[in-house]
Amino acid sequence: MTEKIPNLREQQKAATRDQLIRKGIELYLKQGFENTTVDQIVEPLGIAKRTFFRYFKSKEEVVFVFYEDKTAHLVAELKNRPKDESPFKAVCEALSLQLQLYDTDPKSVWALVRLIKENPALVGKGFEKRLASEKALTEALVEREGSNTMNTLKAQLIVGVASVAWMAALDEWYEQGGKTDLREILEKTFSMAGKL
Amino acid sequence: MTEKIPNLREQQKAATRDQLIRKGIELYLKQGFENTTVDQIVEPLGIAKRTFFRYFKSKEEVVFVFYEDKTAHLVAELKNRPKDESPFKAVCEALSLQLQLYDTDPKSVWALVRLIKENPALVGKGFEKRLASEKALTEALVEREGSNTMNTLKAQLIVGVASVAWMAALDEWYEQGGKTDLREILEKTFSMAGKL
DNA sequence: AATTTAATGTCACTGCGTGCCATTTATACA
DNA sequence: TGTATAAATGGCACGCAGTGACATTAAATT
Repeated sequence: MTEKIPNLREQQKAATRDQLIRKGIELYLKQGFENTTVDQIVEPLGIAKRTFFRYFKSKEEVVFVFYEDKTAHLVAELKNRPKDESPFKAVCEALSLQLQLYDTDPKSVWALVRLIKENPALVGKGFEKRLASEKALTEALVEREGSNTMNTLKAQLIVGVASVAWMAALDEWYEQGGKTDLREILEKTFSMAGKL
Repeated sequence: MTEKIPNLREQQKAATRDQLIRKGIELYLKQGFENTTVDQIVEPLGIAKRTFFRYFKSKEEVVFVFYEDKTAHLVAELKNRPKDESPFKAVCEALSLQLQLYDTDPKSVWALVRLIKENPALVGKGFEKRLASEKALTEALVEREGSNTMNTLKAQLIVGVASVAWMAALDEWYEQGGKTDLREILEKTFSMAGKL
């Protein structure tokens, strides 16, 4: 019998990765990020510490797996927006894709935001990710509009402003305890940012 | 004779601190941030590693001592701007205070920017600092305008946009090799950000 | 000069992250 | 089906960042 499953290996990898993420975030949330060691994550799973670091570049990385390579997705979305849409609007719409996790599981998003906000190390890492995304979006925006009408500086500004609006909205939503509608806040914030 | 200098202690502290900063940045620039250990900074100065960490919370911290608690200064400046100035303008003017180091030593600024850009860990730390500054400025702006006309969300947006403009300008200047006038670029960028 | 107080040094320790090599396990191939 | 190949894992040793605790030294106070 023993079926010939073509991607057994990939499945197993996905599974261990998943285990590590779950246990990691579980412990981070339960006992705090700083108070959690990699050994504590790895030991109950019977996985070697060395293996952990083959899946994640750092202890922080685990927290940002969701956020993770949404970037390519965002860029694709930006390029597919209607051409007559204003650059700012297009970027805002692209950024709205990040609401996906929120739509399926807002409570987790709130918990993650809390976790990040409480740990400077995570804040820093988050910004690194954000910066990478912004850079990619900036390039994509220049390409979309043509380098005649859109230079890098201008594109950087537009993307930056949209990104700031996104963060501000998330912050507002978080402060309200996550009880309100993030989508609504986000739209309001984008619109405010458009007319300063 | 042996003059009674009241603050000998403080002077000595300032001196060691200075030594650590100089040697640290010297090595970071010469051989790279990652390739430099705290021992390498400390050993030629005859200072204990333990002492280094009494002056700086981390290896990264050394790079941001210039940037350092300019925040209080920025807040003060913001509050002292003429009341009839637009909120955005006032924040921009306050942020311009950060040009002080640039005015006296633009080459060092360029080198530091380069150092930071080349090290994700430093990028992250830089953002942490920036975030703290933004938070303080946001509060100050609300206070300045009165919480009737200016809520936190709006203030956060204004400060964020100004901050993004600042970073974009610095980036532009850096990419041009630091040969151009940062002040000029900054003003242009602020003005662009004002009318998106 | 004696005492108090603050800074530094020393040492040991935890924990992250990596290089290296042996071992296991999946896949490809005969 | 058994065997070779390649990929993932485990285990170990190591370097380095950062901290707690305590002894030592040097400056300030009286």
